[in-house]
Amino acid sequence: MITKYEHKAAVLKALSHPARLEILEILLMEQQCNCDMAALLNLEQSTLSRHISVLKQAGFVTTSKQGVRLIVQIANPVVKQLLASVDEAVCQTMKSRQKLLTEL
Amino acid sequence: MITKYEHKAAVLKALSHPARLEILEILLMEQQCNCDMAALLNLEQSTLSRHISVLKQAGFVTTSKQGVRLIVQIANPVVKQLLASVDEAVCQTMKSRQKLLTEL
DNA sequence: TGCCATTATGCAAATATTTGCATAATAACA
DNA sequence: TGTTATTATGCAAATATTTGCATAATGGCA
Repeated sequence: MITKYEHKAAVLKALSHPARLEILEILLMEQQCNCDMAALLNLEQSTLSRHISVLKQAGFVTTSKQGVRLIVQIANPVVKQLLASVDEAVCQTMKSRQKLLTEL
Repeated sequence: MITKYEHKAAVLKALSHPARLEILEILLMEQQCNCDMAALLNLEQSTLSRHISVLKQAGFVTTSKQGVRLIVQIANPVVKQLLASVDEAVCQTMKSRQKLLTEL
């Protein structure tokens, strides 16, 4: 039996990789073909393929085929919200730290 | 030079562990002493100590000493918001998937 | 059919994470 | 001082993640 914590942790783990965060940011601008992203991101083809697979598994993106090409897009508007919350949290957290440091 | 993606990924990685998510959820209710949480979570003392260290490093919690005891608390209100966004995203993502499945 | 472009995957190496045990460090207190 | 409670950390084993290479699989097109 998988707990809710394990489930959430798995979703977050899918998000916790620089390349996958960059992929999502690109996708927030427009849907992309896998092969275009490989050039944008300067990633090995197989590496990109696996990252997209992880994002798909976690429910962040959906894919469809146009011929031989794989079209990838953000699965859900809440993904954008989540990423915005992450930005906000990271930003605030850094500010708090800065404050602590200057208070020493 | 660390990129913004690496930085965000590191923060998210700190969040992507079931025990650490559970620790944060407990802390959202009230600040806790390390030793009380060990009992609550049924974790080895050293394991809990390291999880708290990871959360602290990432900026999610702050700690203070009361005598020999370590008091741990949520560092910042945005942590709560972030966790709420995660819940929301996980929930919506599951709904979307369910919808896709029933549409088959 | 044969060829090319694109994507997926088996495999192995490198790296990172998680854990528990043992033990050190610290502070309270008799 | 000696004892106890609490927390931190060195270490090693187990496990998981990431990556690139090679190759398979797929679909378009001459």
